[in-house]
Amino acid sequence: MSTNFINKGSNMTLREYILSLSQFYRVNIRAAVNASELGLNGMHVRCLHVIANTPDCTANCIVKNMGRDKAQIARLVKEMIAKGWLEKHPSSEDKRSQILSLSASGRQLQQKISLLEKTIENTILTGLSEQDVADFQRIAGKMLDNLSGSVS
Amino acid sequence: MSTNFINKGSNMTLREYILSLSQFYRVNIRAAVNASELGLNGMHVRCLHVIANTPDCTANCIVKNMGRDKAQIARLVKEMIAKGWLEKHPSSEDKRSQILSLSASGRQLQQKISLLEKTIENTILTGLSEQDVADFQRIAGKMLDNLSGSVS
DNA sequence: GAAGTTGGTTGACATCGTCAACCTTTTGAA
DNA sequence: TTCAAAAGGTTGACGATGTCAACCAACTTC
Repeated sequence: MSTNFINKGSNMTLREYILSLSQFYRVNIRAAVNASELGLNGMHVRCLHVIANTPDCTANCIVKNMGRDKAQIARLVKEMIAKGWLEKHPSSEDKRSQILSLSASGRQLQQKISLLEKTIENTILTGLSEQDVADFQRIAGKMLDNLSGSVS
Repeated sequence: MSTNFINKGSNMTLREYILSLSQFYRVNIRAAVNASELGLNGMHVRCLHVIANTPDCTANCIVKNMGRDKAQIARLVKEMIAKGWLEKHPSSEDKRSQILSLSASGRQLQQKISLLEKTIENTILTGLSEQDVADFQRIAGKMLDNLSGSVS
């Protein structure tokens, strides 16, 4: 236990790096999004991401991607449609499903979010070389493979 | 936007690596803790960590470390004291504060958690060299410094 | 010494998450 | 081909979690 006692800089555990990095990232993006007064919360942002990046996106795609309960996603999607950010169209593949896409205003939102994220990414990358970034991605990718049981 | 379209392996964005890694970590540790039937939720685990690693730990230390509301922490601490995991003693520095520490059963819990975390860490590290790990820590540390405004 | 700030407690309520029930559609086994 | 099981999505109900406010005692600052 005493080896974890000193919580400063280079004696942080791997766990702490992983969790701190994401926490700080989230704190920064939340502050940026709130400061932009876009009226978005974290779930909105994540959902916009999934839909923007998933061809023929259904509610079930979002459920799987975000690892969330289908009830929650149904409500989220319903809210975002009501706000005019999303549109839905019948799926030709499956009558139970609707294909979700970003509306024009949803796309504008997504672009604003991307700019904010790019700003934070630039902050994160300050002082790091391209090799550092490539190494980080390679190592983090391996870690992810390991954590997801190499099924990724 | 289309450069973020392909979400497979080496074309993931930095954001995605950071958030995915922590999400998978959390999914894994939650499953392990639940499987161990310790009766702990995520906040319990985090609180045990903070107290185990903070000399003369007060509620306020936990608030600052976890970035949470003092009302929430007060309730959490009260609950954990009621469960017998924590003990409190008057602070000699400040009569408003109590010094929190792990009880014997709290320490047992913390040790069980550490074992689970070590198991997951070993999973994460499979196939990575010591140099990889050192690089990851160096790079992640730099990223954290960048994100926390170099005040860390 | 007085005013302002801080540590902690509790009330009240908002927000978020989960489970269940349900209906329609699809899938796959017999 | 038929039908039971599974799946996609919706909504009800309620539990879990988080936030803001009010308050009091203790501490700090001027």
